[in-house]
Amino acid sequence: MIQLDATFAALADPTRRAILARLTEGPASIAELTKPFDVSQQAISKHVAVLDRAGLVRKRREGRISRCELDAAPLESAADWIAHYKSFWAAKLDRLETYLNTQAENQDGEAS
Amino acid sequence: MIQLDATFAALADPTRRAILARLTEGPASIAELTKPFDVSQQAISKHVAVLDRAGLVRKRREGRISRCELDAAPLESAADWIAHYKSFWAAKLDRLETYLNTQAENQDGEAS
DNA sequence: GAAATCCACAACCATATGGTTGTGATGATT
DNA sequence: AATCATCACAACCATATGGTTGTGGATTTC
Repeated sequence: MIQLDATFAALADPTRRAILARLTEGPASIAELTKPFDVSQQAISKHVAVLDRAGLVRKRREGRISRCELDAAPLESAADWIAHYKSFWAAKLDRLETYLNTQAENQDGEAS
Repeated sequence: MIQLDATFAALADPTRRAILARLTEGPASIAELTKPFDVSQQAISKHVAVLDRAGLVRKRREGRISRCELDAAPLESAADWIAHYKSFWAAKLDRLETYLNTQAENQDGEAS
């Protein structure tokens, strides 16, 4: 799905993840979002545009400032997708356990 | 975190997600992974290399073939990161509900 | 009205990405 | 020994990405 592409791609950048983290504390302007970083306002503006296109941020012009607000909804599909694989990192531990048990049984008076 | 960067970046490509989906059915060679797609073997080899670098696939040379196996472990950190935002898409619904309730109260005996 | 603030458009640059083709190494098959 | 199958390295191409600077349009603010 194209939506997942955009979501994961948006999350792949640490600056963008930091922007999202900041927005969990409430809406912010581009200028406010720029402050913590050592990059230009334009760079942050581009990052926010990426997040906006991915649907993770809603940007609204209020007079001279751009009010950026978090919208975590697209993360739900991403989480759903990842959740499908949950059993596989659990299963890995299961297999390890089974293997160890097998080893224990095999060594119970018998060599393999 | 660099690990998250690699994980999310790896997941941002639909071909790579399809490869991971295929690997949930068990290990596969590069040739097997290539079959379903309309791209070259080299392209898939590159994709698998990306997944390997991200730690999502373990590739092992067995004679002439490369045995590729899923390792879903890095997805756990990704899921954890996303989970932090879970409350924010719930909160959004809460706010909507609150808003609707407020509207209902205001419109108590008044039409809109 | 003038000045300052906030923002995004455009052009540019370096590098990364996803794909191709060509090719050669290495392992299996006959 | 010869051939086939499997894979990855290299070079290349087009496009995307993340950053910069320059600039100009709006909107406050003085």
